[in-house]
Amino acid sequence: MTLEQKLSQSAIEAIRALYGETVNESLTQLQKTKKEFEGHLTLVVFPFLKISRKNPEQTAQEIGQKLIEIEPAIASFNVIKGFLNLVIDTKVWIAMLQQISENGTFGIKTPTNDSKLVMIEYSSPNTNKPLHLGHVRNNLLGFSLAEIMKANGYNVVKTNIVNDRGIHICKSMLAWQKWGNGETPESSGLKGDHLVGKYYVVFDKEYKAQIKALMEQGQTEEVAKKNAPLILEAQAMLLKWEAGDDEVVALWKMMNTWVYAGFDVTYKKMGVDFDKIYYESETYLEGKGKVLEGLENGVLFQKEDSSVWADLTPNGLDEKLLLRGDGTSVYMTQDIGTAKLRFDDYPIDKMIYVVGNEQNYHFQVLALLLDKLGFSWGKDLVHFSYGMVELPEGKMKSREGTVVDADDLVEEMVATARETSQELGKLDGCTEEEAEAIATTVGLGALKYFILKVDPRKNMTFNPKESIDFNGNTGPFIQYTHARIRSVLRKAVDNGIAIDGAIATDLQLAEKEQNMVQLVANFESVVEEAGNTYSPAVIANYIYELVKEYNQFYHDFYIIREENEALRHFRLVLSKSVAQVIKSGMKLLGIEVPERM
RNA sequence: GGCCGAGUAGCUCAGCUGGAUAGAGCAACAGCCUUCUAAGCUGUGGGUCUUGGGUUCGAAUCCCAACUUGGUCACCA
Repeated sequence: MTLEQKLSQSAIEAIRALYGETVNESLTQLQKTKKEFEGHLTLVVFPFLKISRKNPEQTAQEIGQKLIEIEPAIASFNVIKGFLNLVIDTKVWIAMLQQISENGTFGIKTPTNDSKLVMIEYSSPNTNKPLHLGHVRNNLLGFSLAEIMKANGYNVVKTNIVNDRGIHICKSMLAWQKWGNGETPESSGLKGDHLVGKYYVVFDKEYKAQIKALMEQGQTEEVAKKNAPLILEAQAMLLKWEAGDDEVVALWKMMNTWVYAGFDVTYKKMGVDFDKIYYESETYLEGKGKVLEGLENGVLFQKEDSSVWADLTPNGLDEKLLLRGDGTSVYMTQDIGTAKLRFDDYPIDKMIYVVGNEQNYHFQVLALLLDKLGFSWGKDLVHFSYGMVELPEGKMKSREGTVVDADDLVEEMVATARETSQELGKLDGCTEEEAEAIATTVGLGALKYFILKVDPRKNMTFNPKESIDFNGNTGPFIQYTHARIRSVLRKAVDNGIAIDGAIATDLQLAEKEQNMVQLVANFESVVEEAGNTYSPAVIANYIYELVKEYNQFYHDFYIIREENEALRHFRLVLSKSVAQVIKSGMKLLGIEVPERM
């Protein structure tokens, strides 16, 4: 039980003793006391005025008196208007820090075999182009979310549904066949996904030229788009693929192999991974059975052309097509099929889809359909819907080559980190390998934190011309603080100062020190909140606040140089605990923290 | 047009389960390294929380409307 919960109970008790009424826990709002007032936690008494029938000041005084009597954790209190500021006994903070420092996994719950199973789908790339900044946001959010759910005691399966079939894949294939001259990753030195992406762009360029030519011959744009020879060829190729044509399938396999090799490199670099990968080429036929089953059960209905539909008008939505007249699947059908396979493979309690907000409607419909078709978790599926990453000039478009490439971006960030380190002369004593490892950690940390600190729902703009900052509210600032603390701890050990052992319980602590313990202790509830709201940003903002406070503390107080040994010990333990929480918290964001930088 | 988001400092964003004088960072300016890492710390300036109503002891936060902006409304995925 956290201190807040404990005090909340005490407040309820105090009110019952004073006014004979048991108030709901939701009314006892305890908030952190504002910096300009004395105290650690503040009880807002306005909600109790009806019960006390007294003015705010009197009510607060009475509750404060009562609390002092019944709650030993409270040392004193003061009242300002309707706010009852509670001062927590220093011994409570010391005991709390002692406990935290002895718990190597403070704030992190460990899943057991009985824990609920959460499956998180993220990444889900198309195999016709390399990953770009939009994917980076998806991957970082998905990975972080998985870490956060684990830390909340869930078993987590990370999954990726690779979109490896469809007309867009055929476009790259066709262009390569026509204009590739047998180019391979080996022959060109290009990363596989980049090579394939290059031909996706080639296709689009040639296709546009054909459309333009047809329009000059008098066709409307709409007609020209349908009649361009290239698109007709691509469609023919898709039909061949679906018919299992040897040549097309061989080409498809070869090019997909290139892409996967490229993706693997990018995933590894970003530090994300998956427990189970599904391929759409293997799942896209699966949904059909489930849909036909639904048709038999009368959940779905058939139209005259024998296409199958779901009627969602009772739910305030439209009718939704699930099987075409010719019996082939659409996107929704595939998602139903994938869901079926997943449910066969795992006892899923909760499913989280990390997919952009342009698909909000799709997932609203999917939830309803899965529920109708009998998936227990269907109705409660979570669409973790995040906003677009836009450039200053607007949306990124792969086909037009106006994208920020994931590999390039990571490379740039690492390079910047390297330069900054050199300029500051921080790594002079390090080997080449160590310096490079630190540059990678810091560069990636800057990128990941930059993306994860903002509310996922919001669109974000990224200006490639202004590089991501390394000062202020950034990943490197947090990493730096961690390195700084570790450095102090190393020095302590070097000087033969023990960091383990009990903290003296009769210390006088400065307000700043008490506040630091309070802030560190909050980590536990922050992790819970992040899990409940699926929000890496909550973690990021908390760590930033912690680190900012710590740097002020570091600046204003001696640690190793403190002459009072008991106090020095307290500060060392505090520092160690801050470092530990930084490390745990950053891990939830998928960000590593270095020992030195 | 229907439905779903978002609008807070010059810029990027916190705060949003209603609570005290709305907070950070960046950018600008002024300070702080012979002592634990200056990727740090301190200070100055910068706000009609889009607008208008409503609920409330109290609204950036909740409700309604308008405006701006993004998405979506395919037998594409």
